[in-house]
Amino acid sequence: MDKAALPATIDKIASNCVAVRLRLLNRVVTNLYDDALRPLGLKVSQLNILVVTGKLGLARPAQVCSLLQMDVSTLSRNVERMRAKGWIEVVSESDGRTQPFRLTSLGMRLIERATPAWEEGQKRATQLLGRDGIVAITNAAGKFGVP
Amino acid sequence: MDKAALPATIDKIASNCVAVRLRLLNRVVTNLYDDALRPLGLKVSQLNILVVTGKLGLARPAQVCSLLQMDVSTLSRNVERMRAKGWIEVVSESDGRTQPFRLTSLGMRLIERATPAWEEGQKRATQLLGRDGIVAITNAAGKFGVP
DNA sequence: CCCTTTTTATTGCATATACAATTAAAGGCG
DNA sequence: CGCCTTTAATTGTATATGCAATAAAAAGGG
Repeated sequence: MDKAALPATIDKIASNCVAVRLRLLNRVVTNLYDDALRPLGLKVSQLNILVVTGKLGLARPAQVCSLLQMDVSTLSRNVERMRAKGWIEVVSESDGRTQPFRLTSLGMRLIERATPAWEEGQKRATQLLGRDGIVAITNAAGKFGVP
Repeated sequence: MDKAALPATIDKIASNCVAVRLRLLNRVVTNLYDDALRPLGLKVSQLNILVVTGKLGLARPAQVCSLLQMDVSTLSRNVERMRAKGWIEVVSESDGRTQPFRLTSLGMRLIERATPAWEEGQKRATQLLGRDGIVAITNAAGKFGVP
């Protein structure tokens, strides 16, 4: 590439990069929810997993990771943290390879207590992204099976 | 809250949460770019900072963090890693509080070499989000000064 | 000029994230 | 049954992220 072309290349990336924008919004929106959830000692990343777990009843790690498009090693550590806090419990199953888990009573109550804070974060995120933004990300996430 | 209301609460969050969807897309899209950039030993998070640095010429940490809506401590560590790799260099200035930095020749060449991989990630991210998705996230990110 | 406040960055700590390597169990096949 | 492959999860390592506490320099106000 010509030396003089670097500023043009930089402009092209800076002006168009989807990752820059999506990652920026991810930081901002994550902080909106985390700020609201902070008094509960809960982060939105964890609330997401708790909700999926509650939805499944008995959750297998590989299944949760498929739903959330998350690496299994990421979930593994998160499950351990939430298990240590008593929000979920690991259950034995016939297939010894899986370590399925489910919500504890404490975990269920936490979701209930967290709902107002979630509403607050949800309200601010909706204002930020607008109706069109919500529709767009819902459509895109829908390609991965998120309803 | 009524005990029987928990499933309804879980459904409400699972079916509507902006954070679940945006964070999922962030993981997927980040991986698209990171996969393409991997042969260069570069991550999209770092390419973002390199491009902003190139755009600014001489970049002050607080300024970069304002542009990217990123905590200064996050940037601090990232700058150190990229400085160690020789992609950026820290410059002295009259105001001893700031540690401004700029691209090195190596950093400039890296951006040039990374452009095809960025194009590949950009193409896949665009396919995933669609025209409406790109417009929506561009509009939302525009609220933070991203052009 | 000194003292206080503000600005700016770094460091300690915790969580989130993913790739590579490993471990462990189940399935399939002879 | 024993071997090989496949599947599932964890562990080692590295980067990304942000809050709280700290350090250091500049700005401002007497």
